[in-house]
Amino acid sequence: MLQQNDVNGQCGAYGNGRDHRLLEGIVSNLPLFRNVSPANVALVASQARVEHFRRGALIVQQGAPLPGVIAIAYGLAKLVLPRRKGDERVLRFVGANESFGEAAALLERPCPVDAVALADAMLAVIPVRPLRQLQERDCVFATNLMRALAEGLLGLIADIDANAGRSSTQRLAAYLESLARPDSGAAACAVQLPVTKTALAARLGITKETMSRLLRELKEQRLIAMDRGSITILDRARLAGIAN
Amino acid sequence: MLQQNDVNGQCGAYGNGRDHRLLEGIVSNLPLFRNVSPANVALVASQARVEHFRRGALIVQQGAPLPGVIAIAYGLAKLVLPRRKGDERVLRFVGANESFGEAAALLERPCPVDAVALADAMLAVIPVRPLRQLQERDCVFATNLMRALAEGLLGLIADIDANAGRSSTQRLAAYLESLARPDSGAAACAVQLPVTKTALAARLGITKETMSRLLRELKEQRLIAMDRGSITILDRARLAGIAN
DNA sequence: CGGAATGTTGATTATATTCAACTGTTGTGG
DNA sequence: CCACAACAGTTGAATATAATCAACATTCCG
Repeated sequence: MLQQNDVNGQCGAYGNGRDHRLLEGIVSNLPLFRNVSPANVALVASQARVEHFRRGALIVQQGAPLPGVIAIAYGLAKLVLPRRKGDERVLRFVGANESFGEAAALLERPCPVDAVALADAMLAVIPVRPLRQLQERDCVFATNLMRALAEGLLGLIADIDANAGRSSTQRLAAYLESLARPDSGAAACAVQLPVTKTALAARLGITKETMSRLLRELKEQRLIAMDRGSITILDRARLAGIAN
Repeated sequence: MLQQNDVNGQCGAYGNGRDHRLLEGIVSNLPLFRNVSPANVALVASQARVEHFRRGALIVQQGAPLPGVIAIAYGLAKLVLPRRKGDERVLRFVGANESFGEAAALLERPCPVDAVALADAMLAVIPVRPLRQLQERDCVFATNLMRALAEGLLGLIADIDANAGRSSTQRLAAYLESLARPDSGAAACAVQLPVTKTALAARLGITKETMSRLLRELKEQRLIAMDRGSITILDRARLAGIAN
């Protein structure tokens, strides 16, 4: 592979920036750096770099070394477990001001997932070394890091819980229900799917064909209405009932 | 519930010990406390307590508060996601000198799983407070804790990877293959199932009926031989081939 | 020994996948 | 700006996979 396009090689197509202000802004907005002193943020940011990826581009490949924690400034990415025949399972969507790769980077293990840009994205690569050092010096940061890892772990367990032993209809209903504004009572409520139906299907562990059929069923039962990527939840209570 | 039998209530049936030597021994053998000074181990151990559980007993219930990290001194436990109708999905088996509950305890979140003793077991309950304090003072411990969380996270991802898009035959073959001694080449190799076939089925996300049929198939293909809980791998290469 | 837990087997069925063909949408370069 | 290619979504028919139900055999423990 002559031309490196992922996060391990410098991709020259875009500026591989060292804009300090920019990097400080990105880093300081991460949950990981909440309440960390500006000086420490600046120190870490000074060793980070910016990268740009076009929609569809591979950010990291499963099994490749992870140069550091990846933080998304804008855009959207998916973390996927590739299966054979182009099939894939989406573990998580990562959006602006979120980061991924903490566990693998800190343990210096190969990246367990493919990361793919779902839209043009800008992200920061924060090398492990300064993170390790900061973790040893700054108790606040160390705690943030622990929280992030622990929350990731509980999140994955919740995910497995949601998938195991529930039918695909239940998973879909649960997902749609979770999209509704928490405040909106049982009333009708329009929601936007954050990604394509195909990507959502992969997230829910079903094929796009099955997803299409299930949505049609829900529509026929007057539980939802559909118009492109915009879905209106008509009967939240009954939807939650199906989700079980 | 009058009589508390889980880790949140003192179960009087057994001695609720404060044997300092015992607790120090248990704690110091945990990966979490590797290279932590004896003084710090003693400090933490002094605030822990010992509990005994009979085979089949519920150690913690899903949704219940977790008083601290649970460390197993001897015996075996399973962490399960209960499904309706007595059905369940096993996330992990936890044996002697292993611990669980770090993430939920540190974040003070309800326990995401049921923990059930698979054999008579002795365990230590290590309250969160001293762990937090030690994490702030002792950099070695903080790092151990991070490692444990990060490894747990990567382990779960590997687990999802192994389950997603692989047939149950492949999962079973992969599991059996993983039981074989790493050193034993392609030679036949007798292995012991660490738990009952039913529990193993729940671990692999299949029913005990399916498990029985799959094992029979493997037997008929001369890939394995069976005698009680003892299984002999006859053709490791071909088994690995099936696991794909 | 007796009873509970564990494991086996067959018949039937639910659930979602696969394959294939087709429609609609979007973004790009001529 | 339009044509066209690539992508996203829909639909139907046939199929695979493992679950469920039910009955029975075996093993383990007290």
